[in-house]
Formats: sequence, structure tokens, C-alpha cells
Amino acid sequence: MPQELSFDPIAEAARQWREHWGEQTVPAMTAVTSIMRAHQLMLSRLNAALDPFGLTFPRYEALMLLFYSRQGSLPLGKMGARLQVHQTSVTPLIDGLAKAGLVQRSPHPSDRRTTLATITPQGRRLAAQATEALNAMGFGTEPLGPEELESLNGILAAFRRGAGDHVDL
Amino acid sequence: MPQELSFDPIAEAARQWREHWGEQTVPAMTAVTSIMRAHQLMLSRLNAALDPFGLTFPRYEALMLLFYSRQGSLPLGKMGARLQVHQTSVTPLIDGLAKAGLVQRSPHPSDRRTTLATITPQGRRLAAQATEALNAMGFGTEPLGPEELESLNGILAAFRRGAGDHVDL
DNA sequence: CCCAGTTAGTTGCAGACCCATGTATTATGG
DNA sequence: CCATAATACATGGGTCTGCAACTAACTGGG
Repeated sequence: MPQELSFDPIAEAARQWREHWGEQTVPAMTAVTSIMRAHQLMLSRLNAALDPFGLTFPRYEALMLLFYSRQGSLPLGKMGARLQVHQTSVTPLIDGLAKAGLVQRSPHPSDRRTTLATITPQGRRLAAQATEALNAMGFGTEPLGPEELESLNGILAAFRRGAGDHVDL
Repeated sequence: MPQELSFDPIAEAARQWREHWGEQTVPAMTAVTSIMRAHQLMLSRLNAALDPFGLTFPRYEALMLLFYSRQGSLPLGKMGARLQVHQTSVTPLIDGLAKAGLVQRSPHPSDRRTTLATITPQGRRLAAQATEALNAMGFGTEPLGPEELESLNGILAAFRRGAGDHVDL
């Protein structure tokens, strides 16, 4: 936890950029550092809210993906694609969930290369409880209201689309 | 790198949330996942742009902090506060920069507990070059324009202020 | 049919981050 | 003045992430 600051480091950086690199460089640099900081703050809030459930946010995301899958199970590679993380990041994620008894590994019935992760009944219970908790705290987005969040989502959707993501609406 | 998706996982999650938890939960959940994805995309772009300089974005940030400091040197603890990361994250950051010859460790003249990190001439050169490169690519914010970035910055400033950050303007 | 190429998953390595703990040094209150 | 508290940094453990390389298994063209 960083110690208290008596000023805004992002505004300070903007001042330096304006002076040394020109006004036109300021919005982009400020946006990046603001996103980085917002990400850090939100992740911290989410992990704190999930701590009573013994979950982290990445593990929560993986659990919810299984929660809403048709069969309650998915191949690990498909999970990586859906979670938009590298395939090699999925293995330790599932390891943690399996150690907690929330998911179970099982072989694919017809393709012996493939490993399926299946959510357990305890996993389902915990997923529902954790989601209730996160919804109740607005997923760490306070104090932003619905209009601000919609505006944010619109801008970020344009950004994601520009970066090559498939974005609906 | 996650494999291609034929749909938008964020829109898919929004659909599930709308159906199972109510419309009022959608904007917050969508905002969080959008921020997470935008963070991932921007960081990936920045690290790719910094790779030719042998830098990562966190190391670049630390280097720029020294670049704009009055003496070109700062105590490690103060750097953690300014970078808004945990103090224990600063040590390996400075280790990497020192191994590359971009900063130098030195003892504090009057307080023997304190270690100072000082930017070297090579560090100054590389910092300027890397900043030119990042400014030229809009810090990875393409295709967003100045108005969208300003709007984004305004909303995130409100969020940061609400989270307890000191935010100017 | 079989070997080459592809695909699925794991492992090892590294970067980044946080937490808890330990050590050394400085500051402070009785 | 000295014992206690606070400060500065480092270390070890844990998580998440991505890259490169490896094994195992499937697939398809000759």
C-alpha cells in the first residue's frame, strides 16, 4: 500500500509533458496512467471483496465462465480464449480452483490431449455468493453512476474495437 | 496471445448479468471488465514499443520519475509512493534498471537507512528516446481522439477522487 | 498407411505486484 | 539517557501473466 501523497502524480506528469513534449501529448499519456491507476484500484477493491470467499478476481472470472457454460465444463484452451489470457496462464488458475474444491479436472471423452475443467456443486454455491457480494458493492466502481459508467464503456468499446477486438454494439 | 474470438466476451457477460442479476448490475460489471481489457491491451502495446529500448513500462515509469526529479535521484521509498506501488516492488525495479546501467544505487549522505537511486547519463538518453517513441504512438491509445481521451480522463479522475486519491482539477 | 504438421496442455523462466517478516538505523518519550 | 516506536530497505512466499520449449495426441496429404 503506497503511502499518502499530498498531490496528484498524474497531474504532475501532465505538467511535465505539457512543458517538455507539447500539449498534444498530454491527453494520451494522462489516459494511460489513469487507466493503469483505475485498474490497480478496482483490482484491489475486488480482491478485498473476494478474500472472504478465498477467491482472487482472476479465479473468480474463471469460475464464472464455468458457472455460465452449458455443461458446467470447458477445455482449458477454450477458457484461455474466453478469458483473453495466454493459455499458459490457465493451468495455474485451474490448479488453484481445483485445490479449493471448486472445479475438477477430467479427461475429454474423445480427445485425449484435452483436459476439461468442471465446476463442482461447492463451486456453484461460492460463485453465486461471490457474485452477490460483488454486485452489492458495484464491482468496485463507486462512486461512478450509471451514466458515467455507460460513457466509460462506450469509449472503451471504441478502443477495444480499434485494437482488433470483436465488440458487439 | 489469446486465440481469435468470434464474439465479444464482455457483451456476452453483460447478457448473462442482465438475465440473472438484473439490468442495474450491468454497467458496473461491464466497466470493470472493460477497464481490465483496456489495461491489458495498452500494457501490451507499450511493452512492445519499449522492447527495442530494453525497457518495460513499469521500468520506464521509474526511469521517467528520476528523469524529472530535481537532483536526478530519489530515495527508493519516495519512488514507491510516487509510482503508487508497494515499497517492496521498487527494489526489483531498480535492480533491473541498475543492471542495464540506467540508474545507480548510492547511500543517502545523512540517513544510512536510505538508498538513493540516481539516473545515469545513459539513462537520460534512453528516457528521452523512449518517450519520443511513446509520444509518437500516442501511448497506445489509438484510435481514440483527444475529445474521447479527455472524456475518459474526466470520468477516471472522478473515480480516483472517490477512491481517496488526491486529484487535481 | 505413415510421416509431417498442427493442436492441447504442461513446465521452466522472467517480470510485476502484494503481503508478512526481518534487520538495521533513526527518532522519541519517559 | 535508554528503551521503545517508527522508518527504510531487503527477503521469501504467493499470485497472475506472457514467452519459449517440450511432450503427447490428433489430422491430413502423399
